[in-house]
Amino acid sequence: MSELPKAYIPKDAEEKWYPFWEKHGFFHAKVNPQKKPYTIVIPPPNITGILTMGHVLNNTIQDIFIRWKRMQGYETLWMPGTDHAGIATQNVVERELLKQGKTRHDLGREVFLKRVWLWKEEYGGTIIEQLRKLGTSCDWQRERFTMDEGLSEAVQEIFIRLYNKGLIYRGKYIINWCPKDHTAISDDEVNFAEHQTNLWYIKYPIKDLKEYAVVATTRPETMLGDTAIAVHPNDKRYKHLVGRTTILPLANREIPIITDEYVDPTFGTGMVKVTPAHDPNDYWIGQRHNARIGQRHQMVPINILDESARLNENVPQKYQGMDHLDARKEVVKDLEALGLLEKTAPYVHNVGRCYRCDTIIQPYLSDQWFVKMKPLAEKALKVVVDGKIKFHPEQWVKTYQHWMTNIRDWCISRQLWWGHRIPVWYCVGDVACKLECKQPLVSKTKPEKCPHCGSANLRQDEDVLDTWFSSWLWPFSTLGWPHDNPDLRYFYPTDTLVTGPDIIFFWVARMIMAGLEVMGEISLPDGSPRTRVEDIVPFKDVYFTSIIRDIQGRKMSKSLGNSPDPLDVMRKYGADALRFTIVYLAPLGQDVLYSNEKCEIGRNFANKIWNAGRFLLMNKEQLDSSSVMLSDSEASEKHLDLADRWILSRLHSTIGDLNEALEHFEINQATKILYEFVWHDFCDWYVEMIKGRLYGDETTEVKQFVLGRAIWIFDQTLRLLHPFMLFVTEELWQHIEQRKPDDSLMVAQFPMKEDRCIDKETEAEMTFVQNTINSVRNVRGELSVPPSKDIELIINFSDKAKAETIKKYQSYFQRLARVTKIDHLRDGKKPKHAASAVVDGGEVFIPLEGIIDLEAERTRIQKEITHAQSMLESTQKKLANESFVGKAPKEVVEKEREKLENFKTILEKLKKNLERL
RNA sequence: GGACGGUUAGUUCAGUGGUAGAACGCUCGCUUCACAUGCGAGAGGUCGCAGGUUCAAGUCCUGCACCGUCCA
Repeated sequence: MSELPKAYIPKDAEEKWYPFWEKHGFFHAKVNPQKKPYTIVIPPPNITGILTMGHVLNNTIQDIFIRWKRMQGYETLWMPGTDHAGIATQNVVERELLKQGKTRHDLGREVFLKRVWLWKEEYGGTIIEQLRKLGTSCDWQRERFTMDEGLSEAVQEIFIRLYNKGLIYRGKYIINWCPKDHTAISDDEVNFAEHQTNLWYIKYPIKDLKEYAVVATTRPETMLGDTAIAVHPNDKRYKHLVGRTTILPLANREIPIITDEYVDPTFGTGMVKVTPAHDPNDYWIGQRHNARIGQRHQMVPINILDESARLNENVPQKYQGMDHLDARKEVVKDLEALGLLEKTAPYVHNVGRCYRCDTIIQPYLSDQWFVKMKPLAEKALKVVVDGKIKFHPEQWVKTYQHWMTNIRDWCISRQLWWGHRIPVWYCVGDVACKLECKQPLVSKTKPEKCPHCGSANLRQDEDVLDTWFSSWLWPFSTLGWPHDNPDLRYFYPTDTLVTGPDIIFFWVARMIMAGLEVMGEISLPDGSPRTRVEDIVPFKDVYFTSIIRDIQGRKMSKSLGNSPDPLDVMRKYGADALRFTIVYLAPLGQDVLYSNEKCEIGRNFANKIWNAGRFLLMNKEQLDSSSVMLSDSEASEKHLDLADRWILSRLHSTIGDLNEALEHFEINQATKILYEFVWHDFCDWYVEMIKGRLYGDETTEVKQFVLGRAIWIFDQTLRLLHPFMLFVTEELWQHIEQRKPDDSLMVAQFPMKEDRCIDKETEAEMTFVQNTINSVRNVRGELSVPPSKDIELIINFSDKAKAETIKKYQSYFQRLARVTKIDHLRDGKKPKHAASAVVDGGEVFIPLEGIIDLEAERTRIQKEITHAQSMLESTQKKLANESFVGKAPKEVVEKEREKLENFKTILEKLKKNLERL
């Protein structure tokens, strides 16, 4: 027993218990009609990812919920898995190829995809391995991947269903196009950098007027694709021009002057050119224009560039074939010659470049697939507004609401190879093609022939689907959907989703839409139909985690080098320490300012728990009590002392508070409740107080009993701590008592609050004892009484019960304040050369003949007088206020009167004690 | 520009209209028989600014300033 090292060594426990738990199948969940299910699906990390502090926080929170519910007797499933991360993964493999001087085109689609799969098998599990180090109790037997066969089928199924319902369509969309790589790239692959250029002011002649519309632009060549000029609807300067027509110079086309809210009246002239095919904002202006009722002319975007950013056949012949930058110079020159260039002003603006080849990215209009969001969003908004799904913190409901009411259709196609290929075929056609052959053929497998012309010459859509198009199915595709099965019926809907607020739209909102769309048709476990919305939504609660920043409040980023490696941190401080610290630092809805040194909080706490256990074990050995574990009733009924009754009361309050905090998703609060109870109640007071009985004159039997109860309390405490500090608690739990070989703390029962143990009288009595001891300690500290010096007390309480309490618990004073003797004050004769303290209506004298520093004691009392005086005055002032006495509730006034009396007594005593010195 | 947060001790944060709290840090004293990753004591706050409601405002309302996040 005493072989426990003096300090906790995390590594030993971590390496021992994780395999133990897994071997015993404690992580695995099975359909169990006797139990209620509790389910969490992991936000699947990217296979290219490595563990970050964000993952640590997120997964620790999930593990806390899962372990807590598991110990409470739920059938808990934590579904793990990874995400194929289309762009990121494809890039990683392409970069590898590039080292050999190859591109994916050199390999061809099929060979390239084999390469990616090989890469996935080799490296795709890294982050999962890292998660295990954190102690996560996921059901690894069920681990899924978004490109698994089953999940791929789910993707095809939903695509086909939505297409057949008219909710998926093909249309135009502005994407980021790299003219060198000939591919679309996502927004986060575009590097923006400031660039010195010009703002050219171009004059557009207005038809039938001798006026010009002047617009400022950084890309003059795009004027050849202009389809309108826009002003802000409230801009009075241009009111008279709205509805007029201008002649587009060089191209000599007529384009209208329209209004749009987007236009910033303070930028340039307040008039902007609209080029829908080459600017995302302009594209939306065009869309809004077309959507407005009563528009005589629909605005059709004009594409003026080819795939290599050269001007195409839609511009005057002279510019055709020119690179866009050459065309820019030419256009400017020509405008100048025509007198249509008003001025040129230097200007700094952001230019987007390809992250890979640094080519300037072109906003480019192309054919893409979309999901029509409005019908889906309406339902998904309602379930959140109605509280069928609750957000924590609640404030995110507003953000959600805002987005869901202003939602745009979702572009789901990506010009990549790695991903779920779009299940659509086109008839390439033979001679006999009909008009209908242009319609896409939507099918899970390749159709044999075109249903219209009979041609077998079919070509699959080249694009793949957005990665989110598979992850929005995650809560049910991982359970086997679209196939009905017992797991899906039992574990769906999941209970809690833990994720970052940054993906509330990408992921959370879409999962809600998808769940509502398809899960109504799956029966409940008893076979009855799933009719209640609560049973159809993918989860009941969404916990939005904090963002982890560095100590200066900056976001963690690779380039700043300020993101610590959690594995290093775990090696240095331990997994428990990291988990506890990060949760302790992360209040709901607030960013976390993290630095490695802060893990000392968790490390020290783990060490404190460790040493409390060590203390108990050392005593157990001393008392030669091989098994002293008490029954629950023995522990709470026999040989009860004040400290025992108090710690039992505190334990049960703590159980209640902890459960309540977790039920309300206040995890951070939960860590504080545990820290307070373990450190301050259990260690600082309870353990110190039982030492008197353990080392005193009690019989061995009683001593064993006292220790047995302490161990019982500690056992309960370890259970409370376990979801947070899994390794250190299991290690200690296995030590403090002989356990069966397959028994584990992680499946022990979570303590339940028993109101009969909560004893307010005992807590009040204890508080009085603590206050009195604190007062004595304060005197000792302030007057520099050496810690080793024994002292005596002379007490004076008008309340006899209080005086009795102090006498009764003399041993506590002995141990906690080195008080060897306690006497009542006789004949009202206060001792000379004594320090004094006023506490709870009485006073305590400490004779310090010879060593008392009178000056220090006067200063100390004077300080207390000042404080009491100011309290007294503010109370007096209140009571002198007629409107307070008249209008405030009676209880408040009464309380104030009591306070006044109390302060008067204290002040009086303090003053007399000061005089006496 | 719009939406949503935040502003309380040196720092990070709790705080439910009625005597401003915690953790860490800091200062002083302790190698006391679990723990110096510890024990005991102490110092430190006109609660961002200006109004308002109220007997009473850190707390409720309005405006402003500054910081942050998301959207454009």
